[in-house]
Amino acid sequence: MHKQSAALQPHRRLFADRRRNPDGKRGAVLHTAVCMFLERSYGRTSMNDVAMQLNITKPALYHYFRNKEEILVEIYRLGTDLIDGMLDSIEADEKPGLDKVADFIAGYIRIITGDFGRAVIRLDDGELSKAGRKLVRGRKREIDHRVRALIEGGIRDGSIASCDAKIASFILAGSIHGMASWYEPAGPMELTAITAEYVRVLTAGLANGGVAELMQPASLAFKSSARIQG
Amino acid sequence: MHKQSAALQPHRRLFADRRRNPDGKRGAVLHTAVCMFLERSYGRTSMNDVAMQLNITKPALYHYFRNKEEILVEIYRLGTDLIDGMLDSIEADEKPGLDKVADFIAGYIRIITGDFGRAVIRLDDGELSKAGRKLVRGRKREIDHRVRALIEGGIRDGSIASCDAKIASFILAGSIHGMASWYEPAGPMELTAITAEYVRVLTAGLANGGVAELMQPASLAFKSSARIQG
Amino acid sequence: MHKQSAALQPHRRLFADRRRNPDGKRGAVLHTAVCMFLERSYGRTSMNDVAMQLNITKPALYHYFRNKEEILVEIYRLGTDLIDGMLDSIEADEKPGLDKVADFIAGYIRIITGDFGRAVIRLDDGELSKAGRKLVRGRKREIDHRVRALIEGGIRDGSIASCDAKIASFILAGSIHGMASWYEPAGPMELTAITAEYVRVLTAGLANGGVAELMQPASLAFKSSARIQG
Amino acid sequence: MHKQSAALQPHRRLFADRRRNPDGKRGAVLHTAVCMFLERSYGRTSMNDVAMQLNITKPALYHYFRNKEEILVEIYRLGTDLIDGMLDSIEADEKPGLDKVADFIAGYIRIITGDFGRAVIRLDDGELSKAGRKLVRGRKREIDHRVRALIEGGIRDGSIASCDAKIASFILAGSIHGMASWYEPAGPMELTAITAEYVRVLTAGLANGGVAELMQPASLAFKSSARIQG
DNA sequence: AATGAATGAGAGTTCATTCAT
DNA sequence: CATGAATGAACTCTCATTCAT
Repeated sequence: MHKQSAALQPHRRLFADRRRNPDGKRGAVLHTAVCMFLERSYGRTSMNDVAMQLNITKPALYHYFRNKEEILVEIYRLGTDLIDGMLDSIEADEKPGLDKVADFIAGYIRIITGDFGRAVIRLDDGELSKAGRKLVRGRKREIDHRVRALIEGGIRDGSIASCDAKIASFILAGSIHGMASWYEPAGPMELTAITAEYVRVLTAGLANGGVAELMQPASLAFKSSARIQG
Repeated sequence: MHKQSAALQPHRRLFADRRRNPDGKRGAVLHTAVCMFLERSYGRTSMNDVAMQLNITKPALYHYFRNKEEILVEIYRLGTDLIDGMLDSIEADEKPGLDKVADFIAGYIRIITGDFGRAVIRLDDGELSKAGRKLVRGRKREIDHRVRALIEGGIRDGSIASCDAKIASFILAGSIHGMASWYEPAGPMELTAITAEYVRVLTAGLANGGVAELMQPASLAFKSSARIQG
Repeated sequence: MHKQSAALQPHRRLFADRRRNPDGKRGAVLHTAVCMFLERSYGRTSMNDVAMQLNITKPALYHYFRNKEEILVEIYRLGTDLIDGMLDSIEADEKPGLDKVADFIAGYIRIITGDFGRAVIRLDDGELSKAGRKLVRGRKREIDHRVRALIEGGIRDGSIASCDAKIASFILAGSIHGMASWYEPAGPMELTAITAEYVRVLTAGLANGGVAELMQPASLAFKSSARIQG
Repeated sequence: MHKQSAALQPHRRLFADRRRNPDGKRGAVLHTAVCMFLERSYGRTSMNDVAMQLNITKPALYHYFRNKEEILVEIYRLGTDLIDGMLDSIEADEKPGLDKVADFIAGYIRIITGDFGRAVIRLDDGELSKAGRKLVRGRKREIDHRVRALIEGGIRDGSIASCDAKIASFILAGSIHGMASWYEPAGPMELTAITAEYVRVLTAGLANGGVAELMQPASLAFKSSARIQG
């Protein structure tokens, strides 16, 4: 019904062979599912849709996953694992906080422009059961705290200007999350160029000793916005 | 079954009095619907749910809206109208581009923390039919272009550092869109304080003559991130 | 697919009319369902089967009942209500315990040879959810206790020989429950004759000291039960 | 997932050793199946459940039985064989009919409190195909006729009061069938005491002219049944 | 002899939508 | 106008059974 990217074709062939390769097949289901969930959303993708894409029947999916939710939870798990791994390696580095933030921006963009990373951002965890939602939101919150800690470290070591770390981390993460919606590999701009631009603007916004301190454009801006609001 | 915010109660009264003007009733449906869609998502909110919340019957909804999609489209229309109006007034101002951007940040936050504004960001336009999707995405794209134009103006008048306006507008909008997900009026931080912080960080990131030019942390950061990527 | 007794035909006509008669239709669903559950068992009767029998579609059933289980629970409720009512009137009488037992035998047979009474005995309450099972089994246990109390009363007033009231009530109830399986109105023997035989044998088994032939408790009991039946 | 009686454990060991005779394995399947069918009903016990309980795979079951129904039919066969055997030995005795009835009561209780005997009573033969149902119901009817003949013999030899033998046999069998539902070995009352009570009440109900207390048919009957049990 | 994999058929349930009143 | 009733289509999930190995 819907045409799918050619990247999913290999999965069909995997299932054509009845020989055992359970892990491979499980992975094929996951990858097919995450692509379809991203394209059509979880709720509008039926198990039948996923099965048909893989050239198998619906009940065959239940060999690899207990139910539809388990597929979604597994996708979230893989995606958050990627992010956790990146944060692990950044935290292990010995660097000024601002540099770590720059590394985070680049690493986060790299992950979020991939299928499983994008899923963590774009898929609606409200579709999950209470238990699944708790699990997934816990992992998201943990990531958020680690990003905040990165910024707090930078404030302590002086590389980042004093600010509300919570808000700053929301700005940082939020602006990158946006990419999950608009970025396309086939787009006109190289990913490295995009990343460089993100790093430049966002580190400039956080860095210590910049215009923020000199010009105080914030209060200025906020006064003018007050006129709009009133 | 689902607890609803107290804000929804007045609408029940509106429908209790059948003599009221239909516009009021239509509006009541829209406001009830947008709240429920935000809480539970469009797909998981049935027409029955909306009707029950309003204390009317399901077919009564079909007096005011041809179908479920029309409700969603109308919500998008109201939300994007708010944003358009704000951009109109900003564009009418005679100010440096950076100040306009600051005004936009404040105005956008104000709208997006309201029900209809948040709906534009949070609701999934993939639920719409092809026609509805085209309409809504067109308006979103238009907004995006106007934000980009704001930044380009700032670059031209020298208040904003030379940068890729498209990327910058994505950073700007994306970071604010995040608020649609996490902001709660009952939260610990005043909206004005949050807004000030957003304005400060984001204008600092864009302003001309700041750290970006002095420290070049971007290239530095990006080199180190390259190690991670490899 | 299966031919159904002609008694169910009126229900079809009830639904043919779209005019309101919700209680009548709910009752029609219940009666149709109980007949089919008895014939084919609950588990092998699909909602579709019930709907088709009533000449409506499956989802229409969900106007009257939240789910399949609610139908079954309601059937149990109606059946146990009948039994409770009979026990109420027997307990209100002023009679020797043995006569009350005789009345119970007659009353229980009358109920259990009807559709809803038979359902209480024959349908498998293991099909119910935990909550439903608890409810139904509670009512069954209560009935059992009341029968036991009847026998204990007879032992106290001397009309029934000293015995284990629990076992005696199981024998009493169990022997009558059997009828739910084999009795057919179209059978060769009159229900009154069957009842008389049950009363005679079972009261003889319980009676204190006397010879069945001398005391004639059966006929005596049956006369009094006739009053209840009428 | 479901807790199973400890009695099922040995079967797992049987399958662990693949060298055992197939009869043993077949028997293990049957015993496991009958226990599960009694606990959860035939319809709610899947072949997977049975296989998992035995620690084998589903297709392995199809080595020993053509299909699920064959398991059920075999269970019925084993159960009815037990009853037939008991009736054989009672019919071979030279005794007054009432004593034979007493022996039957004791023997029937003994069988029906075992797994396969209980299955004959409790499992729903409506789950069987037409052919299987015909077979099983034939054997049940045959048993019924033999019980009826026992009573008719007692009427002829004067030990049982004149009555409708068909009804009397239903009362007899029905009251004992009830035990299949409520009896638990771990219950508060000894099986021998329960049996004695059943024999006393039921023979008193059937006995000719005598007073239960004078003739003591219960103790007499129970002594003779002891021979069968041992 | 025995397994992992796969399937066709069908279950209960939900929902947007439309009649008839 | 507004309602109760009804429907067709869809969805998730289960199960007995059978391949291919």
